[in-house]
Amino acid sequence: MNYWLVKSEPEAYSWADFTRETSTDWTGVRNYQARNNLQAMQPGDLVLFYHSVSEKAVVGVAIVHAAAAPDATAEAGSPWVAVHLRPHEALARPVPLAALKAEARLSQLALLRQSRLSVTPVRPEEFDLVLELGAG
DNA sequence: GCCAACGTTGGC
DNA sequence: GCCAACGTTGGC
Repeated sequence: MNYWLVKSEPEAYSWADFTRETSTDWTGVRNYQARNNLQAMQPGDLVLFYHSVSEKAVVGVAIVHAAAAPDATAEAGSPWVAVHLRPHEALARPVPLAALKAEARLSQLALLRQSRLSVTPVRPEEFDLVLELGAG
């Protein structure tokens, strides 16, 4: 099992929107590196859900429900893919970007090293630590 | 609102 | 194939 992080601007699509829908196709990724990460996701993988821009915090955990398939919002024949995600659990306390940056053990976190990439891998120990930080 | 990072486009 | 110009993302 692998771990990931996806970013979303809460004004565009928030954790609340996600849980209201009960599942979603993670469409709209138009960056090759991010697409490669989407393609590597397998059902059961866990995905940190990060609110960018206005909130800048990890707010929940999603689970990959279906592996990558062509992105229905992209032109037919285009290389873009989407995975199907379902909410797994909300964090008791959102973990702000500042807290991620302040934690030395997260210094290699892909989110911090490549802040513009919208889908990034997360190491198992990093994932566990973020969950600890977000526990009640 | 500004700007750094970085991906893309297009002229040469 | 190089690189300048430009657009976008996202933190501050």
